[in-house]
Amino acid sequence: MKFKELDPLLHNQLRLAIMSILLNVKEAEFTFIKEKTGATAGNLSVQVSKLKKARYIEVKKSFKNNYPLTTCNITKTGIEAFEGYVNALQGYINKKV
Amino acid sequence: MKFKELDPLLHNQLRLAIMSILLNVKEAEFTFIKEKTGATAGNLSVQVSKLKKARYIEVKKSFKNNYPLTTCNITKTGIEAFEGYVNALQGYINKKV
DNA sequence: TAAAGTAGTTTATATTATAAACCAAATATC
DNA sequence: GATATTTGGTTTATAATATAAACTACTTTA
Repeated sequence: MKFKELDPLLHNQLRLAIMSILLNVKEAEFTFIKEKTGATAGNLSVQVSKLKKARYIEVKKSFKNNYPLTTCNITKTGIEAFEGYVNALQGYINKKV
Repeated sequence: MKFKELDPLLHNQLRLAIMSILLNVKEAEFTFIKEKTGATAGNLSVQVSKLKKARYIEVKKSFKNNYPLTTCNITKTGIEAFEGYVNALQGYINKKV
């Protein structure tokens, strides 16, 4: 049981960054996440969809100042998955006794 | 400067496991790493090659009991890359204040 | 000497990541 | 009041990556 599986959905730089952001705020706008991560809108859109499909996050679509507004928030499932991922990671990076 | 780049070479489950093992031993045999990681020989061969190409590890080929023997060890470059990777990871996973 | 085992490498395929192209509406410009 | 530009995205085509299957080469056993 040495090396635990690293959830492939979380083991991706951009998706991990998205989750990291959402862990620390109640909710975040698409454009905010885009700025914080430096991702392109296209890439972000795809990765947000994947996290949503897995129910790690929720995505709400509305309008602000007449413009479309996409807001994301992390779910309980997402938080647990993230914690599991971090826990699994420890097995890889905390060996240097 | 929020989210640091995660070295793509290390941000892979199998390669990270290989590096994790090699950090804790002077050297390790191919078959030992194969057992510890549960990887297929083919996959392991490919990933070892990539780490070698980046000079993160060194690969020595010899014979033991008439059979080919491949032995790996981590380099200074590899250790530093690993430490950099772990450091960058902190920025993603240690936000939950 | 044929079959099975050891220790790998090479390569073909499937999956994934990403950027480019696109869409739709709002606003600014001429 | 057309048209160009900006905002806020999505879709899709391509490039990159991961992985297993197939293969190589040699050894041992029966």
